[in-house]
Amino acid sequence: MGPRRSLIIRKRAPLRAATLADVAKIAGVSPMTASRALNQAHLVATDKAERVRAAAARLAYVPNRIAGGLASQRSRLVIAVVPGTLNPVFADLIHALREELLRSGYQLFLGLSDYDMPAEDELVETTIGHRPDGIVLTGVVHSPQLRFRLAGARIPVVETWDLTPTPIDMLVGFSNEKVGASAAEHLLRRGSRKPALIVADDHRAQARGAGFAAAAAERGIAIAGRVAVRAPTTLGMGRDGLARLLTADPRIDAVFCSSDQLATGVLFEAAARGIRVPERLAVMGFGDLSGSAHTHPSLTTVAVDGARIGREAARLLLERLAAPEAARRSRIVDVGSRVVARESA
Amino acid sequence: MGPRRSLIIRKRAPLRAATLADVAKIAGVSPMTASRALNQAHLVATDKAERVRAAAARLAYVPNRIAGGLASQRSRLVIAVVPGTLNPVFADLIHALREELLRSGYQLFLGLSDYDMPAEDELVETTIGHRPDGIVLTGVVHSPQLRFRLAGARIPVVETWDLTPTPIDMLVGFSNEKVGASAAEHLLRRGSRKPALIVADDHRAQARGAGFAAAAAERGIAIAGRVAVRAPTTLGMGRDGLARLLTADPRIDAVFCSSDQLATGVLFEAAARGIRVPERLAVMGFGDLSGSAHTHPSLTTVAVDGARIGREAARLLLERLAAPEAARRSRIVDVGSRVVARESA
DNA sequence: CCGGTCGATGGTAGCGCTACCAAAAGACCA
DNA sequence: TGGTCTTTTGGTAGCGCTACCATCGACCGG
Repeated sequence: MGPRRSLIIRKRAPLRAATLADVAKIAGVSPMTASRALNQAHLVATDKAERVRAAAARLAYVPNRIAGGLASQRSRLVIAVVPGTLNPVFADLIHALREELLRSGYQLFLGLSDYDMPAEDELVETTIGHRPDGIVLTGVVHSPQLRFRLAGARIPVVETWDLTPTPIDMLVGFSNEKVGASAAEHLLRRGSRKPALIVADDHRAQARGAGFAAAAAERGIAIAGRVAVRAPTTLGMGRDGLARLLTADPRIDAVFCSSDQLATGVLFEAAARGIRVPERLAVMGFGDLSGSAHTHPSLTTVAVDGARIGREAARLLLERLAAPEAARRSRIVDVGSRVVARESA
Repeated sequence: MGPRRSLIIRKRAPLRAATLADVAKIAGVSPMTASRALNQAHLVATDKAERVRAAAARLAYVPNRIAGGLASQRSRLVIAVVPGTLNPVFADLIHALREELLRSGYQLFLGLSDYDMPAEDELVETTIGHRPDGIVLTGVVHSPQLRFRLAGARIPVVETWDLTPTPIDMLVGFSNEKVGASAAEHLLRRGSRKPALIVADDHRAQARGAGFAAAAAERGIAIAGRVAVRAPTTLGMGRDGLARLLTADPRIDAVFCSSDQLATGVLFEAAARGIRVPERLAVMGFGDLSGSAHTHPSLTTVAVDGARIGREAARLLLERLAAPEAARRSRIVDVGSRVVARESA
């Protein structure tokens, strides 16, 4: 037994939060019964369960999930790792993921990674350290060291928002190359002969840019201008990007941006310069943000069903959690993407 | 001792993640020494520390922070609760908070709350359950039950993004009423006589709207139109909002929106209708989002230094963590807000 | 009226790690 | 060389909770 804190001091201001033992003592039952009353009430006589609940309420008792998780080896917690500055593109994914997990009694926490690798490594380490029942990653993991750690942790992992033939475990995503390719297709079919790119410097945006260039080249069209910007992207970068593209070559007739934020900026810059969109300049983005349908002109973009990714990720995770043994075959889901043709292209 | 798993099976595919005991055994030291080698390397002979590190790397060992936290009663973790759908207004706050905490060796996790109360209660319960070293709340807590729980948990709490005379513990925020009031002041000084409002239905947005109306009334000006929208706000709601305001009263001469997203939507709707901004219609928003300086016309808005809130919140938390005893006086920091006058008003 | 069964309850033994203390091994001095 | 001080190491005892098993009446049919 450790030292008992003086009852006099404890009276008004307990130094430590209440524990299950405190609750049990007040309710006049054993800790075991108190635990059951709170978690599996049907196994306990109703009057005792009631007394336990009352005692818990009186003490402002909140179960220590750290201890519970350690004892039961299940945390009922899923941690999602999302890049950087709360990028709204992921909003639907996270929202749907959270919804589905909640429905099955799992909580979701988010870890924010920077766009740079070392910090991401550290974050994933911490994430594993908390031994969640599942991990959802936004983006696939490239660092071999991290993949090793993640695989060694024996925690179900879902990578999202990208496709790769070799996921660590499970994968729900789409091809960023195809996003770029279908944008190129759309723009060229509408008659563009001098398309330009504004692309952020993260992996996935780069892949979209590469996909665009490849598809254009296949049709004998060269990229007429290219601006690289730093992730995360902003509207201002889009404005500035168009300005720079026009300085380099005023005859470009279309711009594909790696995000809708950039594209919206391009729209504003075009408006400020009196450049008619889409007649003189076609503009496309990626992400189909909540606002993109309501810009003026409304933005043509490549949409991904983020909510579906979230739902599928949750489904894979929950299935695995329900039947861990059935899980050796790795699962890959491609949700695809589609061009949403609106006014700007 | 529990049952030992067959060595034959363990060989290639360990069923459980490696533990500190595994590492210690391989390195040929006691678990205690292994623990020190990993956490306080200076207390251990260099050769042994090296052996431990090598063993850890070989086993893809990631320390179980759940167990460590339980044993040491410190998790080196802060959990921030943010409302709903990754609203970019909070991006700066979260980013700065994370940065500061990281600098001191604390990790940050995010819990997403819905805009509705019951779900928020549950989330805060879970959050407390994980016994973080600190909790940062975006918005003040109103539910008395939750306040009781939070106070009982003996975890340092920082409420943010709002002011109240009675915080649970610490508070860093600004007055949403004043935000509205200074917007009103700005608009009226510029000559508006028929200002209108587009305001979301969450607490804080409501407070901004109320502040606006009160300040206008004080100057003898009545609100000429008012549209309520559901949080979280989007550009589309802004467009739609202006349309509805104009239908009700075409002579309104200014619009104050409870967010920059809404205001940007208003800008687009005005552009689509050929309404000149700010000559015919002045537009103001709130939040000074990263894009707001680059709309066309650029958006006049009320800015809050989100990064400063994050930094102050981190500072308060870290001070408390460093000297828990010195903490009985509760601390309140008001970071204020300011009008950023650009082209739209 | 007794063995068998079942639901309710309690006791025990950890989960994986670290705080704390004791012991051992060097380092150093007279 | 013996003693003192300082490192370095290991053992023990939990952190707060739950899995698991033992126990104990109550209740059943025979």
